[in-house]
Amino acid sequence: MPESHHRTLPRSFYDRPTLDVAADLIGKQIVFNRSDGRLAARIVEVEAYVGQDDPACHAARGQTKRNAVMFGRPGHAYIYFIYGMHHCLNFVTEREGFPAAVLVRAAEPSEGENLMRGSAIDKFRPELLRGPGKFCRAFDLTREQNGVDLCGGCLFVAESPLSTVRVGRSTRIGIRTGVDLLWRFYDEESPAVSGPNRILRAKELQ
DNA sequence: TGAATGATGCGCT
DNA sequence: GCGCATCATTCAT
Repeated sequence: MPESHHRTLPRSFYDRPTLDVAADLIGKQIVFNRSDGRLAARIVEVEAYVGQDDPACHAARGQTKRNAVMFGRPGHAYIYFIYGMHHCLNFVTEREGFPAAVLVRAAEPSEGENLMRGSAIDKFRPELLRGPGKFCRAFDLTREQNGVDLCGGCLFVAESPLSTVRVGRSTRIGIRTGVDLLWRFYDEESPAVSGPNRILRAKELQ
């Protein structure tokens, strides 16, 4: 894949309203340069968590040791451990002091699939990176990467080659508060999307 | 020091 | 649709 596809997006991309960042992330490449090779995937589903007025945001009840990264500068990775077995990757957005982030929920493998945990080389599996926990597991992202800079390090987001994307919106998944907000964004054409849209498409195809 | 809980995924029904 | 694995974090004693 050409070098241009791996040009790191600047911090100014993240230093904007979180809903704008979330929508713009659909179709972009997430790249992780590891010592054993490069992993890349096309982001197809994200959710926005915006500030202390968003009841579903981890920062809703103030700053703690866990969510401190969200209060810092934009363009950093916020990775937390949940349900005793899963990690979730977020991109910190907006100005320093305003806690907000975008959760990466699903992606399509585009490079280094053979290095992704749980992958099979011989067949395309849209479920490999479907779901925030599965994505982190496949990329082997853990709290070791919590707080890393997305602008200049080995983990970053880059433009995709052809990025005409139909972006759909829906309510967020797996939360009990803030359920009415349409803060989930996804690629309407992607088979790798999780949740309601995947179910809807399955019905359409019948 | 302890109990509740969760931005999930999987298998079973 | 439901139960559950499994544990860091948080908040209440």
